[in-house]
Amino acid sequence: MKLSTKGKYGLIAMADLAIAYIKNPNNSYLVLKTIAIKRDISEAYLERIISKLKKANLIITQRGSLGGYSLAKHPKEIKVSEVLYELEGKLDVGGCGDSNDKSCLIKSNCFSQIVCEEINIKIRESIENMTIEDVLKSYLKKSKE
Amino acid sequence: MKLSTKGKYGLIAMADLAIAYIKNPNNSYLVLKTIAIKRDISEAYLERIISKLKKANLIITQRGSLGGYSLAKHPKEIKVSEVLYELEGKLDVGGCGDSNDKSCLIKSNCFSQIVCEEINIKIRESIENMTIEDVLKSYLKKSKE
DNA sequence: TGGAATACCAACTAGTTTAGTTGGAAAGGA
DNA sequence: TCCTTTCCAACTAAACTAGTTGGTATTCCA
Repeated sequence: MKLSTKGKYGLIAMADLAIAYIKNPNNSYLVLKTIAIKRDISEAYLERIISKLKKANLIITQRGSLGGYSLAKHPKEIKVSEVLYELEGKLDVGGCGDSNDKSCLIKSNCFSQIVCEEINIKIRESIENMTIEDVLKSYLKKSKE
Repeated sequence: MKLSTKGKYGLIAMADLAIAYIKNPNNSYLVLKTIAIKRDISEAYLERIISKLKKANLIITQRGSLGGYSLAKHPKEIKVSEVLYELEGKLDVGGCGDSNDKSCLIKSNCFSQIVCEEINIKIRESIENMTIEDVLKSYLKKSKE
């Protein structure tokens, strides 16, 4: 039930990209290595994570020297749920109603399903109403303290 | 991030035990095999799951023939969080503050930590305010429809 | 008192997922 | 042409999941 490193590293990378974006929206390309070293994350692994976010059109890239990664839009236009969905899949506790869940034969009315639905609603509530900008503000505020 | 079968089967077993308990609080022992067959769950696996709930004092048992499992207290006194905690561990998305999380060196102020905390609060909110009786009521209501 | 029924328990296992690593190809600037 | 960067696919060790196997300990009942 834990958030995997994929989701975690993805969020951290988005934060660094968001800081660069706000500083200079027109030219905010960051080199992967910079983020990887700063955050002590395996560069190769982070690259695989960030490429997923590119496919989801949350990030744009430039190749070659002077290349790098940048947010595709303003941090306030990127929901945390979008980032996590791409990296973790649907962020919920699942449930018997899932089409790919063959483990439960009860389907239509399962006790655990009722519990799952309740939890899933709460999770969705929180991450769909949270943008990268929102989290960044808390983050920067905390950093100052 | 999905609820594993452990948590799911555990909740389902608790539901069956709760139904028996409400019917006759004094003698509500259910044989494991009955639940396993009814819910189409491996008996041996379910036994391992249910034994964890016994250790957590949510269930009492009687050995020998005429033996079985019963809730240790009224369903309204058992929180969903207690059941899931025993089977899934702390039900949250984790976070860098976790003492057993060595993957994040940032610790004190991590971007992803802020997101995790927000989600964790919501999850806790839902399962700590939900008793087995509450869920059972929804379950039985749905069954009638 | 012996057997059937039940709970209890630990060791094993196949398959999946996680968290990466390795090794290179393609693109672009100097 | 060389260096820097993104891009991409195949591989891997370790952990976790979802069980299975094979037994032991209790208790009831005929």
